[in-house]
Amino acid sequence: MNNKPTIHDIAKALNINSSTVSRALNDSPRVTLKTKEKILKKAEELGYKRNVLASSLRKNVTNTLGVIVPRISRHFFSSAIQGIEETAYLAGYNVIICQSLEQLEREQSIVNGLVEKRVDGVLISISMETLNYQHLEIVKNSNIPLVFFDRHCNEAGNSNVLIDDFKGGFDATEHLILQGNKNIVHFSGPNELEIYKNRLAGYKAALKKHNIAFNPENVIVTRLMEDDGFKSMQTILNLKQKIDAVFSANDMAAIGAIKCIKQSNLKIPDDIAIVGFSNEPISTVIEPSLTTIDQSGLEIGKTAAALILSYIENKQIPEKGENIVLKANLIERNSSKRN
Amino acid sequence: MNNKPTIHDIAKALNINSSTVSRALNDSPRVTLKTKEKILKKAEELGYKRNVLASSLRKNVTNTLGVIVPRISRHFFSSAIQGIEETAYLAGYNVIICQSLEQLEREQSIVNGLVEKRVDGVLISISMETLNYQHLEIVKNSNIPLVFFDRHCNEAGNSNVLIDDFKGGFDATEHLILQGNKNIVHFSGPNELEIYKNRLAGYKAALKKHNIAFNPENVIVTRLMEDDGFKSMQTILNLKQKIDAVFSANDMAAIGAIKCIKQSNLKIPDDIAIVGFSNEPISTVIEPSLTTIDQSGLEIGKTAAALILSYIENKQIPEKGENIVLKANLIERNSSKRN
DNA sequence: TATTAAAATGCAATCGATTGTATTTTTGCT
DNA sequence: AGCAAAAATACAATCGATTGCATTTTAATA
Repeated sequence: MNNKPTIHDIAKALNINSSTVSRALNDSPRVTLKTKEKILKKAEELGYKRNVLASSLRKNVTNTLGVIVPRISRHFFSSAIQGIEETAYLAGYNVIICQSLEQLEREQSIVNGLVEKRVDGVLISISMETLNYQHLEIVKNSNIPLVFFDRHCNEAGNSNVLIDDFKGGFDATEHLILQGNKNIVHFSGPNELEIYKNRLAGYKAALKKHNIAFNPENVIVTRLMEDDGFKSMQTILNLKQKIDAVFSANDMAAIGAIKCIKQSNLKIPDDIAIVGFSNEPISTVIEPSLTTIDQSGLEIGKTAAALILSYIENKQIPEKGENIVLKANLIERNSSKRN
Repeated sequence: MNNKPTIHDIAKALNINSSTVSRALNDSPRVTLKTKEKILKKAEELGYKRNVLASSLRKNVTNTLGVIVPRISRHFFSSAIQGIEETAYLAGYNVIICQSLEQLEREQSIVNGLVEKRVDGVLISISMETLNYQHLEIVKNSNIPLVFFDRHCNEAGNSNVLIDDFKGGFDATEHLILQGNKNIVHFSGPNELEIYKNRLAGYKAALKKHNIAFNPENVIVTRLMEDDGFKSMQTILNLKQKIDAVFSANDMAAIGAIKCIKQSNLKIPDDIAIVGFSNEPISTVIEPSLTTIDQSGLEIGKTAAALILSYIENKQIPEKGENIVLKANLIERNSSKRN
């Protein structure tokens, strides 16, 4: 009763060989149309469903991509996953989604599981704890294409799909400067992560261009949760030294900061201007609406999936790795515009 | 080079039989500790990774759940997926995520693919186009446990994990009534979907309890995107008849309505009060903050995963189906509170 | 040191589909 | 009709791990 029919059942019922059934179901030119029809009819009749496990085992191909993200429900990542899934679906691939929850240990175990499942490719956005990349070696050693998106690592030879974090950081900061701000604080994330390094570098470059001295004390490193933004802002407000703007390396922390500022009855952007990073949907809704850097998860996801699919289909992983850098555009909204 | 080592390679290297290797790797009591250690060492040395395909084929178990949602990036669904993944991970299962994009045809093809992949269970939140459930028969016929979450269907015998939509609709509406509103419009979704039917039923019941006549014209059916809410509100504002509140069956449409109202220079909640449904994170950020019904995707996801895992582990699908109804609590915020 | 029970390991079939090669059938031509 | 060439189908090995049963080895007892 639980036993699903196999090609052998179809073959037996029609008194032919299972290899012919297999070929018919795969629409091979080696089988007559008449026989194909007979087989298809019988397959339908028996409620036959191909056993993809057996097929994958034999063909050594699973038509499955493994995707590892820190946390599925984060809007940026769920958008990226959506993009990956859409692209994969159109190419006939499934995606196995796993979340590291920012824990290296989980990431390691997940990577292992995906290799054991023989996925055809792995797309990863690394956790905040991922400071060495040894656990990813096994993917490469297994000849499984590996593509980083957004949160990548600084090793040579990897393929990455990123947005232009440096330019994003630069534009955000320069925008604040052009609005007349001079003392700009930067909320940064764990500085082992390339994306935060690059956003910070952009921030510094913009200051330099406009002859503003870089003050290390103006960089506050946290995990950039909403709460972190709130607390960082509290700290700042308690300082004697006055600041006039914040460039936050993500939107959540920026929103925390906005909430804190509003609570203190200060005006945004008049007292403190804010720019975020990511253009999360929430940034259009908060008041004042948040100036931010647009970073389309959907786009990154689609691009990353297309890239890894090209490696898979060509059965060739480029030796040197490729970098695809998507544009990061400033979106000016009310949290930073002075009149 | 690409050829990964198998248990046979380990066996050959140690001059023992592959069955012993298999047993050792599965920590069977039938193998001596000494032999196990020898095997484990060699496995490590060769970089052996179990081929889960072969294992699954033989054992007829994949340790994989299929999950079908309309759209991954919708906050409610990504939270649900996060919950499913967390619970599945702890039980040693992977999840394959697929999105129907609200299209029946995709849903059908996805279901088929998951059966072919021999997933151990299917969790689904159906698309808005899903009016008949024939394509789900094959899951049941294959003896694969099937659990609906949130967007379920009204067939008997199914297992569902839901929140109490009726009570949610009732509480939302009664709350508006108790705030003094009499002419309350309801934004509803496609009325083939049970969740919207039930929210509507709750709305009606609350009106009845408070002796307010139900006016069919006060129910506006759309797909409840933000844009739909905006347009519905425009239509309403153009009517001669005045309304004083809206209960929207989701938050997105409520937010669209709020944006429209603000644009018309009317006051919320003084001129029009609004209540949404879902408690999306955005609802705390919009101004005024949105009164809504809390519906934790994370909770639903965890519960649904736990339910289906219990079916899988017990190798028994209950004949009659189970309904797990999670509480739906009203969260009062500023969009509805009159002073 | 036999003898036997118990423990450890080996053998071989199996899961279901695929595929290179061999065999049979059909077709076309004279 | 007879024969070669082409087309269709059959055979059997294979992918890698699992597992019931058989065999060998070890340990225990007399």
